[in-house]
Amino acid sequence: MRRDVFQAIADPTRRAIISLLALQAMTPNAIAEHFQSSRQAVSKHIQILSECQLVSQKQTGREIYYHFNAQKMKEVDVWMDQFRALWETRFSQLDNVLQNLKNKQS
Amino acid sequence: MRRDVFQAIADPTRRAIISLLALQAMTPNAIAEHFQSSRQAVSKHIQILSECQLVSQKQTGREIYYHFNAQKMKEVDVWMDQFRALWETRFSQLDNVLQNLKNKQS
DNA sequence: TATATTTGCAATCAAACGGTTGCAAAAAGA
DNA sequence: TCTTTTTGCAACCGTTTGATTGCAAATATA
Repeated sequence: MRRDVFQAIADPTRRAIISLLALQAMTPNAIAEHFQSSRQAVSKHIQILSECQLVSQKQTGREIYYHFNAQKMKEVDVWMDQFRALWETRFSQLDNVLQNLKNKQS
Repeated sequence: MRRDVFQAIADPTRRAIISLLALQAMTPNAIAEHFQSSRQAVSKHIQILSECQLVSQKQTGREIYYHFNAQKMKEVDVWMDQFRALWETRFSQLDNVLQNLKNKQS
């Protein structure tokens, strides 16, 4: 059972849950109201998000508020650092120049 | 069959393939040499990367060179924009201040 | 032309995924 | 106390995933 951030954000429902929790901490029931699938299905998604520490829980009475952990999401950003230079405008333009030179050669 | 960038980068082997191709375009055989699994398994990963346009192919004779498409990866970066403010130092410090105030109250 | 190399496609299989229903535990309210 | 609400856990089920093996097509080489 793989449980990393990349696998967690692969599912569109989980991405939607994350976007919700980034705005405001919420209970499972409140989250589930935003989706068509059952509360248990949503709860399973929350569990997966918990296991990879994208969300943390804070219990108050019988309600559990789930909080988004932005620091964990940063891991994705760090991985993408290796590509960031490739899509920046300056480098893309250089790439075009090189491509044009290559085309003229052949 | 979902075929989006998020699902594509969920698999660690595919992430490794992407990192390889970001440095240099390569043939399936050359890519497969970097992994323990079979050439066909790697080829299937390449196919998935192709379907979501993270890589493009350029055939020369019987060899096919696969190129990384950084623009497509940018889609992940765009999605992460909504969280970026949350992990920036200035906001984290503000968060700490608020947390301290809250702790003093209770 | 005959052989070797490179690649994609099809069939198969165990494991994981995403969903459902049912149920039990704990807290809140009548 | 009895009932309702909120939640997690377990069992189950069809589909998808990631891997394997075998084979055919196309190109390069002897």
